[in-house]
Amino acid sequence: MADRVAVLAIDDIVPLDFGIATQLFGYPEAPYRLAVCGARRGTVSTTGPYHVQVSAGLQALAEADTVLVPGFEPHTRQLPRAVLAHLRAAYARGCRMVSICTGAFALAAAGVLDGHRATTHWRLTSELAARYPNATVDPDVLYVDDGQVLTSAGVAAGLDLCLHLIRNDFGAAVANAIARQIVVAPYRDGGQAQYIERALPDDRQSPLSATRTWALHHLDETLSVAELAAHAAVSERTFARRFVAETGTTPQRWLAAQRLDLARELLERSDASIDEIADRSGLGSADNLRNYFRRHLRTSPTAYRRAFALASNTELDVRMPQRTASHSSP
DNA sequence: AATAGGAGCCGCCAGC
DNA sequence: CAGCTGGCGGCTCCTA
Repeated sequence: MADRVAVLAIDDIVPLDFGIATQLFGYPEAPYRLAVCGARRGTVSTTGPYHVQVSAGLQALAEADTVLVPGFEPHTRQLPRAVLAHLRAAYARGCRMVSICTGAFALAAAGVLDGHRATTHWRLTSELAARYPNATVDPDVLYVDDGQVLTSAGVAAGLDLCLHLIRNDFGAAVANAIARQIVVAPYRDGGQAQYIERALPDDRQSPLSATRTWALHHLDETLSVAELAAHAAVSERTFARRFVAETGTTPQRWLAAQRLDLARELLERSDASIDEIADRSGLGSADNLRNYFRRHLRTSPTAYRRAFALASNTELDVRMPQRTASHSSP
């Protein structure tokens, strides 16, 4: 478990990126050991009207299992040699490297993105690709999980990536509980293409949101695009087109993601058999469920349950994050 | 593990 | 004319 997280606060850090990282890794239900560090101890400026104080220097990067770089401005500027060297060293050590928004440019400058798939804020994806041709930039996703290197798109997509990390480290139930606590959708499996032309779609106003909600309550049934379109009272073609526009993903892929998530929660929270979970999540057969787990999570349902099973009857009620604990505290 | 049938997806186009 | 709709054909992917 890569639970020692070091958040690197580069000067003129984007407050929201920084806040997302430090808040999401501060919940006791997902007990990371969080450290916040800067190029040096002391004051780090933000792009907002205030500063942050960091008690750790770059050494914290050498003690981390996960290094997270929030966005900073301007993203074009040269970063201190020592910062790049420490990022490079952490990467070479096998450390998990994570960025939010323009933080990807710091990872790229350190050579960490070479040979990896990555993303960044939609306005800067082509620039990232041009400046770092050895990275494969995907402009259409909220985040990219390329194993050791994970990058997220603009600002709020950092929420999605952090929840993704929590989901992988502590399970779907914990991640979903934290998502509920901070009042965001637990799982947006979408590209960022949808956000280029317009602001964040308000789910309550999206024409198809009622159909999605309905589908979520009927995941155990076979749901064809024809049925979904009928529920939304439009043709299949129009339904498919609007669905992609609203969610950034296709109906069938969206359904598969929701079903997988439900199966994960059932594995964690119940002792139902694999067959029963396959049935209740709408993934059909145990065979199919195993296929999904192998393909998307690189593990088996039983191994997943063993790793994440909650103590029986545990009621997850996530509270406010604890004070930041440094690596060195007991 | 390989395969076949079917559903899903998407580009294209015509119509409103 | 622009913009949305929805039917069609063919390619792709999933599942049994």
